[in-house]
Amino acid sequence: MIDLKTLEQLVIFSHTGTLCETAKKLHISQSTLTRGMQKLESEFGVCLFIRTKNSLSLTEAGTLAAAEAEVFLRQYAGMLRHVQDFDRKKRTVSIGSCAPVPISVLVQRITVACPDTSISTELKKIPQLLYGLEDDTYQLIILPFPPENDQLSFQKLCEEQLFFYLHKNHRFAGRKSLHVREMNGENMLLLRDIGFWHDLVTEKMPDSRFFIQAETYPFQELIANSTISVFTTDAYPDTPPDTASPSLNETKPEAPSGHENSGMERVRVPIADPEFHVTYYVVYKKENGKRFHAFSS
Amino acid sequence: MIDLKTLEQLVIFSHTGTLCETAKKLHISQSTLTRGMQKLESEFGVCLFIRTKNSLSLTEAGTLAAAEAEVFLRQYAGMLRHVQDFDRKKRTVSIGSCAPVPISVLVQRITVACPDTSISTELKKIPQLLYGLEDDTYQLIILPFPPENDQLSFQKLCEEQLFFYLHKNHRFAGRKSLHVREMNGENMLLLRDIGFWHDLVTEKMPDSRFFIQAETYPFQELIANSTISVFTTDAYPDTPPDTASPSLNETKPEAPSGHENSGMERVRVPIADPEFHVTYYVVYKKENGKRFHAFSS
DNA sequence: ATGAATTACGGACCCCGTAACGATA
DNA sequence: TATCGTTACGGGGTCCGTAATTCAT
Repeated sequence: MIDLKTLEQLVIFSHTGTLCETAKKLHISQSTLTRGMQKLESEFGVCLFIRTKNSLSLTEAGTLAAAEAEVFLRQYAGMLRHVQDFDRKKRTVSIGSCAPVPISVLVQRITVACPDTSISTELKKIPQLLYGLEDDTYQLIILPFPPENDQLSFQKLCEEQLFFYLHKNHRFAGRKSLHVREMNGENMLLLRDIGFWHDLVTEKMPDSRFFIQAETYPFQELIANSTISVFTTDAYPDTPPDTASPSLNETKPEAPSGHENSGMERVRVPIADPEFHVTYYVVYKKENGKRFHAFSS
Repeated sequence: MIDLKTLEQLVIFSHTGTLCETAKKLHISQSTLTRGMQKLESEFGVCLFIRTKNSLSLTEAGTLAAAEAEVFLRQYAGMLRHVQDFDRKKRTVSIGSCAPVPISVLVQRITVACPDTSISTELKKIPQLLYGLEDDTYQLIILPFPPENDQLSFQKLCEEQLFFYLHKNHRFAGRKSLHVREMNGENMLLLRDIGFWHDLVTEKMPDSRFFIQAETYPFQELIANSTISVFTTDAYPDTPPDTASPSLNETKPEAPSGHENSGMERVRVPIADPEFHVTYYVVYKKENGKRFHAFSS
């Protein structure tokens, strides 16, 4: 059995032409190369070199052997890469979601079920999610409704209720619930990356203007220091964090961690319309069912 | 760098399923396999096995690795074979000839010029020789005339003069030379494998009957013990071997070594027609000139 | 209790680098 | 004389087999 490193030496030699230069390039001694090439010849059973007293060069067979060795070493690297890529692909899961909140829930579940899994997530509109699932851009997608396609499996993930988060002096602050049409026309502050909620609220409140805020921190500051109305969700605790699930803060410490800093200057008023209470579903191809049903249970 | 034998062990293991059986099949200890598979895992950087306390099996990545290793080992064998085949092809030369005599001459020349060359020879008709040279069935062919195709190189090899070999009581035994037409109609004994001579004599002596003899020994016996006319050539000595080129007997001891055993019961009469004095040419593709011109000088 | 995998230990072998040598330009 | 390739020698590392251990059927 030929040692792969000896083949590599042959390849380098075929490029340099002398053992000395090869030795320098490979940081080994010349004698190692001499012996290696001798061994190579004996293992091929073919005369690969023409030797004069102080020079060494390749025969035609040797040139062929060097060329073959070069592609062989590439095949070796390919084999390694294939296996490694396969392993990495097996251990990573790409998730596409229609909203940020259920991402946290799913990531947490996957993390406890398969701690060595690496996860990548994206927020996309629902049609893109379905396309992405189809072409394996995503292995899992999160939809606010169960899919109709019977090639897909799905599991209920969690629910989310949207609230108006109103200043205590707001005219609706005392209400037990509100319909969106009642707030239509009122300007509101809105976080940018909220997925399908964005489309929903702009559709249901066509006369309102929405001030889009990309960053979480200034968004929180505006809530604390203004009376402008915003949305919030039951996923964000209204009360201090000790009464809420602490794990959410662990897995996504940079996420909006609730509005408790407002010092109770605001109240949450549930939105009565049924579209604002959604149930999220994890959706995946049936062929991957064996791999993913553990994540969703 | 992964050792090829370790990959082989992986392949065998993927077929047997246990280290024990693999060890038996490879005539090595189980501990060697344990260590080998551990090393393999570390070199792939991928978890290839699922281990319980007393069993070992492949993960999906491991199964893939075993499959890839199998094709990789085949590529290794292919590389070896390619180089060896190339070398063997470089060192063997196929010769096609129109007649047996010049084969001896050429083989002898090649043997002294390149002692490690292996040679295969065939007698074929001239059109087949040209086809065979074209499609590389032959690297060298021997023709009784120089080729016209200017894609071909050629070198004069040797000459051959054909004789009638007549019993001393034959009516032409005293002649200094003969034309073939003078012998036309007379029955003759003929060796089978004499190449283009066969076609030539049957064409020039259309009224003769030729008794074909395949074997050399009975042919010699018939010459010694009958008065039937035969052909001979200046390549076969008419006199005892010490006056003739001894090398012919060295290189082709099984060939007809002359008719000297006849005890001078016969005489050689040269055939006067120019077609019966031929000059042989070694012919080869110009692209192989560098390789073959040494043989023909 | 048998068989499987892993680990510890000891020895053989291999492989490498240094150095000396031969030869060439 | 400087450079290149080969060979001799010594040390270190690696690899293997034996044997002991643990666990499961």
